[in-house]
Amino acid sequence: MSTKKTSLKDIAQRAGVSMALVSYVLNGKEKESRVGQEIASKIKQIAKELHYQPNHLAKSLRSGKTHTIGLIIADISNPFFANIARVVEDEAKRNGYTVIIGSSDENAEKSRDLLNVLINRQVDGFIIVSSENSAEQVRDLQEKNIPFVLLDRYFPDIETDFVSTDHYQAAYNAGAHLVKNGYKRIGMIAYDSQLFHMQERIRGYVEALTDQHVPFQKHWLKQIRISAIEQGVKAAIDEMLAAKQPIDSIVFATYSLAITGLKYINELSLNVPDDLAIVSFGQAEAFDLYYCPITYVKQPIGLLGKTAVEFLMKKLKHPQTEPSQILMNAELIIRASSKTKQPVHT
Amino acid sequence: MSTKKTSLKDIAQRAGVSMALVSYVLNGKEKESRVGQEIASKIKQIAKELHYQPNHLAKSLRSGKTHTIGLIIADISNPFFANIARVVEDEAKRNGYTVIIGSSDENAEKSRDLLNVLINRQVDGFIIVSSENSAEQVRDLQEKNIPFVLLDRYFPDIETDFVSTDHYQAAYNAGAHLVKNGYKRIGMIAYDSQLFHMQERIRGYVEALTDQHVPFQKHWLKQIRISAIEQGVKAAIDEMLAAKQPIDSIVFATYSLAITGLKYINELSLNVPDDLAIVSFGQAEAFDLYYCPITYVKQPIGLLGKTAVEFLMKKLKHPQTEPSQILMNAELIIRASSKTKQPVHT
DNA sequence: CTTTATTGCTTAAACGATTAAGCAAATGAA
DNA sequence: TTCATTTGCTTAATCGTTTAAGCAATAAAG
Repeated sequence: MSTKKTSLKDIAQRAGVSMALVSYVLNGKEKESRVGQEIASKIKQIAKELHYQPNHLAKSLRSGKTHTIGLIIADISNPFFANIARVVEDEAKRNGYTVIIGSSDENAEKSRDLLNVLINRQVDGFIIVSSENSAEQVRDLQEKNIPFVLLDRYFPDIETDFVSTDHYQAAYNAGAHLVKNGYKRIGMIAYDSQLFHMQERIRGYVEALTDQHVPFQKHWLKQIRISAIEQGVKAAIDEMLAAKQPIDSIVFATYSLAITGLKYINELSLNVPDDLAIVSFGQAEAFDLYYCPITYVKQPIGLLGKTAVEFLMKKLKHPQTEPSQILMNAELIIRASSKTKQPVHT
Repeated sequence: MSTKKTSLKDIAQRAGVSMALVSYVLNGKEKESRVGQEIASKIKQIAKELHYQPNHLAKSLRSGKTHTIGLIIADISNPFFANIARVVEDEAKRNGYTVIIGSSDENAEKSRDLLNVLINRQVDGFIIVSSENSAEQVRDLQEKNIPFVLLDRYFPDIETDFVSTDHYQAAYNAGAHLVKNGYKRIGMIAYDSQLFHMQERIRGYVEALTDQHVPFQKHWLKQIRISAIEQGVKAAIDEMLAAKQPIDSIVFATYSLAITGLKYINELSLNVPDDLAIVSFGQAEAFDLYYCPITYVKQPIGLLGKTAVEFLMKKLKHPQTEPSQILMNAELIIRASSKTKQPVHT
């Protein structure tokens, strides 16, 4: 019943040899370290009998490597991030790494806390979905020479590794698609955030309209404070519909905004797409099951996550190489919610 | 630029004292260890200057406590588990613990791997959503005296800590609700799993029908192999509808089954609830946004997660106490998808 | 003016691993 | 026979921390 974990020392004692030998054998360095055949198999035998499992802490303390990476995301209960997390988890495991996930709630302070906690726990590196005003944190990591890869969002004026969707292009496609399908007054509901990916989504949307000769109206764009989503979205939709020229379609810049917006649109008994066409960022079952399946921007989640891990692994092996950067294309999945506009007066 | 992390030794050297003193001071044991006022503040000062951050690995190695808990769930990309994970993350943080999440995919082998990896990493304890055939793993943990709390699912014949929904009651309510609302032929689509929670859901459903004088028909219950959900669900629905007496309502025993089922029901252009009423376990935006909002069993996710952490903390403090066990009530959220049946022939 | 307590600090072992360096004995070469 | 090499193993330092034990010097008590 005395379940003391067995250590190298225990094995060494039983085998009547030094710990060093045991270590060599159990790490497969029998040849290099010229361990005798006989004693080697004896050691292995004993290790098996005692169910020896190495203590990762001790290994890490010695080696300086924990084989652990920190994944900072906005919120694990958001399906986009949950999916990312799953991919990262699997990819990391394939590489012999364990992942510690932390949710920042898009909040720079929480994000800093998480970074600190995980740095103290000696993670080898980070994959980070940055929150607003966290540029300084990124610079900190660089100064401390802690390897990291930015995911989904990056800072155009800081040279880092990153893996991101081309948010500009994605939003551009979304906007252009609505124009092509006959919509004339196209709103966007986005976050009131300086984060580059959000700015890019807005820019893409605006430029798509402009390029397609639908002159963008300032009041078509509503930016919601992240701290009051529901309130903000409702107000935005109300205003958009109350205008003299009410909008006929909305691009939601994120999944959360879309969910909140769609619930409200349901409450208002508006019909999608006849009263209001919808295109959204994000992807989830909710969009598939909506009475009128939602057209959405499908980010290459699997590839994003995989590549982020890959870049980080590269960085961990060769810390001094040039940053790896990649911008991936999102696919616009076209569904009924944005179908060609039916003229109101035939 | 030489960013060697600062250690106790560095501070000790700078202050011209021994490491012990530094350790005492920085751990707030100045009084007990009779450290001089002056030197104490000098040490604190230097620690601040050098941005000292303790190395958690070393601490843990010494103390045998990592302040880390392992959370084993089926799949982080499933919203139910993602939400649980979020709650556990936050609660753990409040208690000064870090969480490592692992997805088992309902697979005993993966689950064992995860346990082993995390045990080697010296987590202090586990919160586990058990997968099928993992009773042996649970017994192993008990033998090794590793603290853990089972979440959502438990083994009735193993005495452990657990926190679970009363799945029987929840399913009973779901079934009874459909009967009360006039449905006569009530199917259930569940997993083909021996896991107790699934058996309980099935038992609850069957007994609800029986108690309400709707004699349960064997072919109303379809059990799907978890390895072929889509195929299985489609076949199940097909069979249910092809019967001489086609069913008029379905209870989905899990969120994933419901999502798959609803997609298929949409494909078939069946109308909910007129052609087929629906009640499901699980909860997610998808259910709210469905054209006909889905009646569902709402498990007390927040409380489940919180309590699981609480139980684990208790176990970590007092390993030898009696197991804490709790069964919580789920709430049936009644929506349009199960509304009172309209007679077909008026 | 001893003896005893108290104060302020240091020493060193320990946690569990890794690994460079070194030492004897056995073997090979000259 | 003698020196060099190879083989098989041990010693001990190290990673960064904690903490029991001990040692002087000073203060308090007798």
